[in-house]
Amino acid sequence: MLRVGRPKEFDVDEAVDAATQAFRERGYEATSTQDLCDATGLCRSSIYHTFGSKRELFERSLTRYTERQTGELIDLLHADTPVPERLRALFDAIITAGSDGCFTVNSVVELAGRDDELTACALRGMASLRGELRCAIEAGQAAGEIRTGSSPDELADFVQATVAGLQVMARGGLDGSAMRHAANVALAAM
Amino acid sequence: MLRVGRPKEFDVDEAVDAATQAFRERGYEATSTQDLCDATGLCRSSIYHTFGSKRELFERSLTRYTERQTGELIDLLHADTPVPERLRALFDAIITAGSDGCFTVNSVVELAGRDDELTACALRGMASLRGELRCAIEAGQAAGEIRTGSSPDELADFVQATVAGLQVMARGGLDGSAMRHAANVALAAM
DNA sequence: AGGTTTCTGGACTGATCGTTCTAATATGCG
DNA sequence: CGCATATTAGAACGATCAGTCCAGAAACCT
Repeated sequence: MLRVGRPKEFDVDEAVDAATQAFRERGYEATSTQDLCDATGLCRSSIYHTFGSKRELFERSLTRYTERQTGELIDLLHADTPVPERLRALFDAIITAGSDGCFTVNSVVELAGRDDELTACALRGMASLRGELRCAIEAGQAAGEIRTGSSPDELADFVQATVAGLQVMARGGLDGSAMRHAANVALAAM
Repeated sequence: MLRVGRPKEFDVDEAVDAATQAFRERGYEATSTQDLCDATGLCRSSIYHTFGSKRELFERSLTRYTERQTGELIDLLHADTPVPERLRALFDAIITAGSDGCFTVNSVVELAGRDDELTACALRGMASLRGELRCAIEAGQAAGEIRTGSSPDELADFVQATVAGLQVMARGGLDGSAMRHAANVALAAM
């Protein structure tokens, strides 16, 4: 596509990332368009020209964050180590991630029941992680690294719940030891 | 205390409960004062005379809900049954509770980092449940009903994470079987 | 260079936000 | 009854909200 006219003075992805940070800290409703201007360094017109609306920018932020974040976690599940070690690495990544919590989980909690499309967007990310979990767990069972009697589906749902719980704890600012405890027990269970 | 003048035409606790329902569904920011008028059936002046501000009403709603909700869960932990059965009952209560999620958890996720006082209010409720969990788990270990090697503290943190995870899943509208799976595995782990 | 297109900054919009005010109403007490 | 006190309904408040508009600036294309 041929581009004509004045070029943008900013990088769109960088702007999305800056907006993501603001949305992740404050949530959708509490982040004003002015906050987004401050976070991105852009003026209102640039934001509206580029993204259309606050909601669309949020959707882009959520999609980009979710894809990147679940992608990183899924990469950990594809490591060439025993499956329990991969799960340990996944928990560690969440525990280490800091106190803003997970933008995806935060968005589900804030928007469920009020914006089905955005909620579905976040849930898709969680579902894809769950799919990879199931896959890894199944492989772990086949390799004898996971000896629990539960089915891969049950275990995947269990790990997903643990992950979500850890992310709530992170958001709540609970100290790392509580999260490490929870992860240790969850791993010992499998 | 002597009361003089025109009496209130409404029950304060009922109004708080109605407000709680609205806050629980939509969250703090997305619930307008008009929403609160609609939910409670009161006019703005009555709300402001009685509660002072939207934030104070939220605080009362959150406190009341959290005390009642954690109280109900704690009651389940005091039952006269084997400890694993009590934990099962606790998970069941959460799974059955419906799709608005837990107002306490929702509030932590929405307000963490933006309103320390309200966040602390919600976290206190979670901490008191955790204390009772620890207590019950310790008793269960003493009775030989819980044979896991992990300490009561570790197990309490683990159950707390599972509970939070289940509540996120409930809020996200995930089907009950996923939550039941997670609860089953968590129980089998202990 | 000149015309066209795009982007930017900031003023501006109507709507809605949380909150306050005013007046009228309803009660308890003397 | 009549004064003091509380509660009510709804209008009104300034602030802020998401979003628009316009005029100037900056680039590409011929």
